[in-house]
Amino acid sequence: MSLPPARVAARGRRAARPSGDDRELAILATAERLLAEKPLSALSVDDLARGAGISRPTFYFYFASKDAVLLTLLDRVVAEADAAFTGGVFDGLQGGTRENWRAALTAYVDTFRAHRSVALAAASARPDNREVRELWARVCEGWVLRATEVIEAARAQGTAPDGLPARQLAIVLNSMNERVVYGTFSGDGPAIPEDQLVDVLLDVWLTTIYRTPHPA
Amino acid sequence: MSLPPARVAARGRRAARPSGDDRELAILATAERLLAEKPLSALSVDDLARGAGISRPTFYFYFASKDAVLLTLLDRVVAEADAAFTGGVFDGLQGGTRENWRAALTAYVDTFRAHRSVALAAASARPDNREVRELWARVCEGWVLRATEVIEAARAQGTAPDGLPARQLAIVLNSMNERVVYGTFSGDGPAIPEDQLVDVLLDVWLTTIYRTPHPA
DNA sequence: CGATTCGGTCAACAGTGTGTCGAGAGCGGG
DNA sequence: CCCGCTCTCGACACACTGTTGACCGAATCG
Repeated sequence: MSLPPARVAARGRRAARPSGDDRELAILATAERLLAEKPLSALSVDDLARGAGISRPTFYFYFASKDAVLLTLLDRVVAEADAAFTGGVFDGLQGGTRENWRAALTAYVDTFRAHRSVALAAASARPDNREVRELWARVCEGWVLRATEVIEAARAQGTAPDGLPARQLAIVLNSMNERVVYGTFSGDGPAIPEDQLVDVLLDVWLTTIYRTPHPA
Repeated sequence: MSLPPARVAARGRRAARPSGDDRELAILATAERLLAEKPLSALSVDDLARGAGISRPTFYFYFASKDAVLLTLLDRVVAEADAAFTGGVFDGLQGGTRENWRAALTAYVDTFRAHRSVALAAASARPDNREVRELWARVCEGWVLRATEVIEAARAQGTAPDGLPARQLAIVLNSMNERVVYGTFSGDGPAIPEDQLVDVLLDVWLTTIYRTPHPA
């Protein structure tokens, strides 16, 4: 799943000239850097512009708003996460062993870890930003679809017992991942220690799908 | 658990005079009403003030900011949720039957349903608002503690098998609840139909705790 | 019963941020 | 050489926030 329709639409009025491409990259880099220090809401367009060595109006030549920058950043991260997933581990009906699930969860957690500032910012922005919400929803839908397939395949084979409709189980497990990982990396509320994250999640996935933490 | 320390501190400089109490209530009511239409970020202090029939500066006599209003609203909802929980169902080591768990989950979902606008607004505000974050973290910690106790009791009795540390299991299940319920009520992304919410969550709780969806 | 105090109210101000407009600078190509 | 293009920014209009200071009316007290 490569998510071609996700390509950011509100990027800017740029056409094809080379020189100013650097500026665009500079803005993105500045945003990712500053996001590691403060939340997006505490960043002004001016901070982003100055950080990239341009004036505020020039910023608007490249991006329609702060949020558009975040969307572009998120788009990259999502593409990377998707590649990590698709790149081997977990395609189609292949998969379903403990190690397949572990690899998928590890890919998820690692991508989050590698880009926590972007991921955390995206999570904060999502409620107020339709585009971020839709992009994320699309990504989740992809993951849910894939998990649903594997669960159904395991049931057809008799490896997993019947239970909740596969899609519903996939949805709750995915939601759990999202919230638990967010909680661990944002550090508020009761959280799972970062180094045990994958194991804990894996245990719950396996138990609910196969009714035992150590499936065939 | 009654959370006495949660009492909102940033409420206003009011002392004890009667007449102006109505204004405070009017602001809160206006906020809850408007929140059903737009997110908090789209509401100005002026909207709140006009809605309550006062001027903007007067608003500041009662609340330090928009966010303080939300915090007060959330504080009420949380107190209610806590009462629903504590009010019978699920005290101390009592509990652990299917119906106990179901009642607890129903209380959770129903409180959310009854105040969705406040709950959704609080969820959006949490990343940027320390006080909301802390209040919510405190509440979650309470739920996690209680669930942990019940799980440990069941294990001690031999009703539930060993597995993940009880606290970690309680954390992930709680996180799952939060995210799934939020997803269902906010309507973005893949979601569980509202009328099946409790059943689906219950199934996962029981399966992970007792390793079967139909415990003793 | 005038003076004082205090809860409550708001017009006006200062500050910070956003997004836009219009006037250009620099450069390639006809 | 000038046209048109990308790219740049000073200056503006606007929205919203939070504060100040003057003011009103009603209790309270000497």
